[in-house]
Amino acid sequence: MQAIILVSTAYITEQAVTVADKTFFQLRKDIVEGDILPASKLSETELSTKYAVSRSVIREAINRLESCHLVERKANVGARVVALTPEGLVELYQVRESLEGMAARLAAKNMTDSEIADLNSLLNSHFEGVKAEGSYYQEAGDLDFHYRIILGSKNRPLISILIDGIYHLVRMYRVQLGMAGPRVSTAFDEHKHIVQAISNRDEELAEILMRRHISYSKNNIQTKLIKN
Amino acid sequence: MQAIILVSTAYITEQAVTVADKTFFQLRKDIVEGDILPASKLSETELSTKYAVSRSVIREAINRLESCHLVERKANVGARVVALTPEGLVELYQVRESLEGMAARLAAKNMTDSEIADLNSLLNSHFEGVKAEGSYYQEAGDLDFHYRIILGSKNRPLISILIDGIYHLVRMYRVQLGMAGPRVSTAFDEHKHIVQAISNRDEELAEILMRRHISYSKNNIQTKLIKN
DNA sequence: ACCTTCTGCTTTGTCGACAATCTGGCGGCT
DNA sequence: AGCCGCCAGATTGTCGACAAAGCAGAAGGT
Repeated sequence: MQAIILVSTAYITEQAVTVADKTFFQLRKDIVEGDILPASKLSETELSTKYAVSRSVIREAINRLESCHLVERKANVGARVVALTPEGLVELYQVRESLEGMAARLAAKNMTDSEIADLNSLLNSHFEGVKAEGSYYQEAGDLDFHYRIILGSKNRPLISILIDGIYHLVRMYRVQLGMAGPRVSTAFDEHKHIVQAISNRDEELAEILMRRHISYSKNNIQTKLIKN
Repeated sequence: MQAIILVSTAYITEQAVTVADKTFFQLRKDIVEGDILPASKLSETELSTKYAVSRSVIREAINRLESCHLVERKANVGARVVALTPEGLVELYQVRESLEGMAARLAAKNMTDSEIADLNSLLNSHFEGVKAEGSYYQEAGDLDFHYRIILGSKNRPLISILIDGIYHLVRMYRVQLGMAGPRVSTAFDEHKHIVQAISNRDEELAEILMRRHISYSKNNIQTKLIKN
């Protein structure tokens, strides 16, 4: 199988079949990318006119957003976009460290050789990007990398928790804090070493390196938040 | 604060304010406890007559069950209770091992002295139960123990993943496989050592012991499943 | 002047009806 | 005979209307 290199994360096909699906994806996008401000109220009637759908599908979308922890809802009162706290972000990264470390370990065990080859190709294309544009390596590339390793774990509960639950939250936090694309070259090196460990089927090292990689990110965010 | 000892897990008050809440809790209970069989179809109209509520609230309840991974839904087709596979259970226990290990570590760090005192009291009451009834220590006590440590981690994303997401699934698996209350005395000893580590604020040991504790459970389940 | 209570309005929760889609079986065609 | 397409039945998806709960402001009492 020829390696398919994609920079965007669009190949993770969450296909929307119903109107509620589409509305959910749209709303999630608008929240994650900051078009709907954090801590703002989500009025059902308002949104139903805005997105031109009935209140039922808005309600369903909001319920799903609540399951992702992107909004909080109080009965008989309404839903608000989650507010961003530094403590919350640290807590989230603690969980990420544990789970993605595990994902890396399992990926080293369970990924097929061709999947690993694809991962290497992805990394090479990132390298080309870094070399060419200098400050490439924003969001998409980083996320693609983590995505693949998570999927490579082949552990469905783990994949679900990380992709459905944590991932979009992290993305929202990044956008809100304007943390897109720091630590460019160091992060790239870290990725390289992780992939190498996975290629060598060194489960223990893969986990350690991934944990460290995320821990660095966490520290980076913490110092940046303290500065503000 | 005097230690309050409860054997049931009912003190985790998920209070249902709306009809949809009550229906969700009821449905979840019926699924987890096996009154609704695994892999059976959840017909919206049928359930709406059975529980005497409208289809809307059934739909909402099913959506929430899907978020807990207790049911799987296909668009335009319907929802089914998740089917039980040994592999799925092992995957779930892998995640539990990682997350509850982390919870134990954080609990050793973040629980207050009085919370730890309560935990010790709980353990003593369990000991009394084991001594008195011999084969006490089913479900409730074990789960109370894990609950407290999870909550003691004080990490909200972690608590949410374990309590809302994984816990009920594990319970369902246990019921379906008839795994209630094996490993009585050994598990009790393991609990004792975990609490001791937490009391000593030994984060690393608490994590190791908790991971081992869950790993034992996993192995126990695996051998039992292979025998069948 | 301040607090309490009532009232009216807005928003969410629940419901039943209608529209769209899938399932399964029958009939026809190759 | 086997396969494909079509039709009927049932189920899910979507909608707008009604009911119930919360919130803000005005009115009245202390």
